Amino acid sequence: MHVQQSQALVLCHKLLKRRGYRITTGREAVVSVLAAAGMGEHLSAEEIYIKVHSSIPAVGLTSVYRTLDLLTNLGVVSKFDFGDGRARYELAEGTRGVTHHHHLVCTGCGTIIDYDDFIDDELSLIRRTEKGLAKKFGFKINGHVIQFLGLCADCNGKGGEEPSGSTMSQKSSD
Amino acid sequence: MHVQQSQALVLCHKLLKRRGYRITTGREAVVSVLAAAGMGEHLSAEEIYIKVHSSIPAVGLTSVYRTLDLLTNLGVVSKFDFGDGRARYELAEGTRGVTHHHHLVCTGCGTIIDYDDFIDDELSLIRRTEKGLAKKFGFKINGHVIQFLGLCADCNGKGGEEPSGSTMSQKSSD
DNA sequence: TTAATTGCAAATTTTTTGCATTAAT
DNA sequence: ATTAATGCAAAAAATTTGCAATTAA
Repeated sequence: MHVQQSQALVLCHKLLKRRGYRITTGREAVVSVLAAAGMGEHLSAEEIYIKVHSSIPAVGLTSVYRTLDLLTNLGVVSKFDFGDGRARYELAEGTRGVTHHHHLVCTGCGTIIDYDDFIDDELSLIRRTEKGLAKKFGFKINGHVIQFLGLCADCNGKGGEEPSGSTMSQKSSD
Repeated sequence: MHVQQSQALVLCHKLLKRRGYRITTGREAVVSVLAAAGMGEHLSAEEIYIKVHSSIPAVGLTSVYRTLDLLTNLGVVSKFDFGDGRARYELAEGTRGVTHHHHLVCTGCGTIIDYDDFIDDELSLIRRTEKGLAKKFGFKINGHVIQFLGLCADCNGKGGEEPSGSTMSQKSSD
């Protein structure tokens, strides 16, 4: 339960050092929060800030942003964008255990489901595609984003694609 | 060269009417711009606004946002988020021809490449996965986002993962 | 006519930046 | 002792909202 967390902690620690970055309280706190987060939690910068700040009040939001940016650039953190205005962060796959999952996003209410039921098939395809893309476009590929977008069961009842009658119901833009 | 454009135009026109929305100059202009855009252009709201505004100065940025939002909700426009702060919009697949493609994003310089070389394999997998997800989670799936993230050939030269020597080079966070 | 749609300006929200101070090495 | 890293406040950037005026139906 704690093994992976400290694993990630140590990994980041080492990486920062090796790259000449300083190990600061704030950086360690951010990594800790990310490592402690459940593997389905996609924390926004502010959410991370609140957690970090609550245990170490001296750490400000700006630093959280800067740390997340740094860690993302170093490849140990993944940044996601689900279409609502804020970015989400997570320890990258590989930084902790075998946390491989993809996302199912409800465009109605914003719910995000992490699924890992179908990724076995996906993974082999992804590897093949990555290889092909790397070769064709000269990219060094570090990750991928796979999201399926749709309406969850709850949201689905409210606004269908075709009107049954001619209710002329105006659907608000959000 | 123009067939698909008017196709999309007519399609949107019909859809709006059917759903009880009014056909306005601004909405038509937005659709036109989207339809005229090359299938690899991922236009931001402001870029769309500039194009729309230049031909019809009476249309403002706010309306462009509102129209894009509406069209996205109606499913004829796809909204993408590549991780830089702004959203990108495109006519949805199916709204024009068979524009099926996925994205290869350089996290270094922001370059986005649309590839469609490997999607034949991807598509069958996607369909299978969609079906599985729909069943398991009760979602009505409307689309997907598939992005591979990495460094393009240009950006790759600058900051490797492992330092060869011990140059202690500080890599800026952007 | 009449209610949806719009534009403008102001407000929100998220993220970034400048700079003096602090703290890791 | 150096100088990277930080916090704070202000700036910037993207998107949203209130409201009176406009315009498609």
